[in-house]
Amino acid sequence: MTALDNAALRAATGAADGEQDRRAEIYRSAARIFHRKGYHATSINDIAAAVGLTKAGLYYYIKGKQDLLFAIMGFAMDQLDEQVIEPARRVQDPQTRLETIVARHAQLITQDSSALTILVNELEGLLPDDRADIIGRQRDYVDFIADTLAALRDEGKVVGLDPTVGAFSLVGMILWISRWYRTDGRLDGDEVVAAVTRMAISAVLSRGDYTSAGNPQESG
Amino acid sequence: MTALDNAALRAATGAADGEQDRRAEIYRSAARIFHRKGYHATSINDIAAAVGLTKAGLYYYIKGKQDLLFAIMGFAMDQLDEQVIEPARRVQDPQTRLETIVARHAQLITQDSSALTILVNELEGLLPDDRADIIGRQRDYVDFIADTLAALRDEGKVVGLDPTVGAFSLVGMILWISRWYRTDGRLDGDEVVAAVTRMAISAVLSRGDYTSAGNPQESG
DNA sequence: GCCAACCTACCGGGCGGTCGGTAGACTACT
DNA sequence: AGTAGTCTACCGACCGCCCGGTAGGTTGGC
Repeated sequence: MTALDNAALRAATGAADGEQDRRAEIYRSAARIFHRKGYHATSINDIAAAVGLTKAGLYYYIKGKQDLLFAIMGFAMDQLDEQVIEPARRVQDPQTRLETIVARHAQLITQDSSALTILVNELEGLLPDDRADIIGRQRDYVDFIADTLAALRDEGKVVGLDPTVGAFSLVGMILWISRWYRTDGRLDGDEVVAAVTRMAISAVLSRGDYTSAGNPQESG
Repeated sequence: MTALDNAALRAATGAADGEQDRRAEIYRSAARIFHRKGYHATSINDIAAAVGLTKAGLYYYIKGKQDLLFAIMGFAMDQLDEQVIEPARRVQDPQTRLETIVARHAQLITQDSSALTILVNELEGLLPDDRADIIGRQRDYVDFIADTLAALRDEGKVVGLDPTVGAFSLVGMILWISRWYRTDGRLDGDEVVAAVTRMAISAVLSRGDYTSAGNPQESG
């Protein structure tokens, strides 16, 4: 749950030691509250109160509400790059790569969905330039999945499925986890990740060709 | 695109004829703007301007912003009941029933996603009682899908898939359509509906048992 | 003359954000 | 050792703005 520490580290440009902790706490709290109430319904006062500051005190650490949102989304996107895309890129076999993508993305969400959920739900809260930046990175991600599906099609494992539609559909399935998964629920995170990964692979592979291509979890 | 006319009909309790059109236009516009900008980011003035009224003029037709939101969500839920759940309930065969659910729900979204998307994205904008109402109806829907998956499991067509996880995952896949489908895109609505339905069925059915159980579109 | 269908003008309040301060830790110089 | 200066980490008070909502008209068709 120290997921946003890096975001604060990136955001602070050459500040003292203790400041890092405080700033990280602010970003984490903001992400949690944005996630729960939504960006527009969250006031700067809400965030300030959550970290035990006044509004004016909070502004010592942040530039503004929109920068806060953009920083959180940027961090979430970095997380996706580092924990999902980069590891998957190193996997050659398309099916194993797809399993890696789905499992790792799902795993991120079951671990801490705040930033990743804000990333997809609060795009309209950003300034146009920032939004273009984030949307571009999201499109790259979908393209990456679509390319993987196209590779599976070239192998004959996927038949008659539009790679783009397939990619979007898988992403939707994964993102939706954050809406129904509860840490204290009937299934634990690993079980949910496994179930969703199995469904995702089954959704795209054509009948009669499926054999598990290994456990993509082992590389994390 | 006259999808919200009924909402206005339900909302207006014994008013004159012409008022219906105006009220319907207001609900439709509000749904469109809520969908585009989000509930909290939309002001009453935005809606008033969109229908060519001042804010005070708008209040002649509506009770308040939150009632507007609840009415739109209630309409969306009614739509789901009438266009998806009820038709599917009349289908006996579980697999055909599942196909009916997915195809009809997807179809609703490709036709006009405003109300249905607001329904899932703006829950926190409601008053507690209203929210409880909507959430209850949504849970009923997921349970209905889960029951259908359980029936498929009893037939041996689904193996090793938790019905609840399966239901949520399918719902996520369907709802996400509203985020990427464009009316003027490469694929038309029917193609998208068909592709997603195929993926959904493929996602839940166990290998080697799938045969298309008919075209669920023909009953609508 | 009446009523549906609006409008102008306004209200209290909360918003994001800023300003001028200041307590206290730390440093520098005598 | 004492003290003046400096900087970090805040706070109280305030700003202008816009919000949802309302009071009290006005107008045009019946």
